[in-house]
Amino acid sequence: MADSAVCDKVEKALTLMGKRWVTLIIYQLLESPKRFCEFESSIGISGRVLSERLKELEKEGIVQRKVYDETPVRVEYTLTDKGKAMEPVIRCTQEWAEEWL
Amino acid sequence: MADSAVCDKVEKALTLMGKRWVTLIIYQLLESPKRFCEFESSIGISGRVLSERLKELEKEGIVQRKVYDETPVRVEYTLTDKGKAMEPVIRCTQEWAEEWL
DNA sequence: TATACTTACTTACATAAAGTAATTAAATAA
DNA sequence: TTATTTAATTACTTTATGTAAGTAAGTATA
Repeated sequence: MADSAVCDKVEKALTLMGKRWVTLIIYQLLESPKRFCEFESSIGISGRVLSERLKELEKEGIVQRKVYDETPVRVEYTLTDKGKAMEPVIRCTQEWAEEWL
Repeated sequence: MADSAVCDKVEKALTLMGKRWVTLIIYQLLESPKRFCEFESSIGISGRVLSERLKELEKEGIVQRKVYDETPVRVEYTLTDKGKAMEPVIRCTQEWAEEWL
């Protein structure tokens, strides 16, 4: 594989994670599955953008959406294997933060 | 130190790295020092925002600006120790990208 | 039957961030 | 005196995000 292709992948990943709220959403999901309203209160993201981001992350295969047919309806978001594989990235960031901030 | 303080640091770090172009700028600087115009051509960032980001990163102590009094003037940007300490975050992202993208 | 309640969105509109392209400043060289 | 080069900065446009109200589905309550 050519270097440029490797770069393309890294750049795609860095661009994806560089989207506002993305790493914070994943960070929340590493702890446990979360409901829509839980993100709103815990990270302060607006419902409009949260809805947009969760759809993007679902499309990328990073997040999975599960609907529970209760009353009222409950929707939970979890990480896929691809999403869980991002844990080292978040942990490295955590270590950096604890040492340098 | 309380958990919430730990969380504050991670969240600050994730928010910082979640700003558009930030990780791509650091990724470029891990390879070698870069000039203003080199970022513009290599990652496609606009001059207006590049100028803004470099100032923010300088203020955060992640990037250092060096002026060389040549003709025409040459300005180089390098990573500080704090900036270099982000390398594991970028490498983890790189590994994830190579496995999952 | 009708009204209210709850969650998970969606929509219309306002504000903030980013892109574009022209301009400025400084130091020369032609 | 005019042109060249780099590193910005500025005015203006487009895109992204925030805000707050509204919708849909499925009950429970009056």
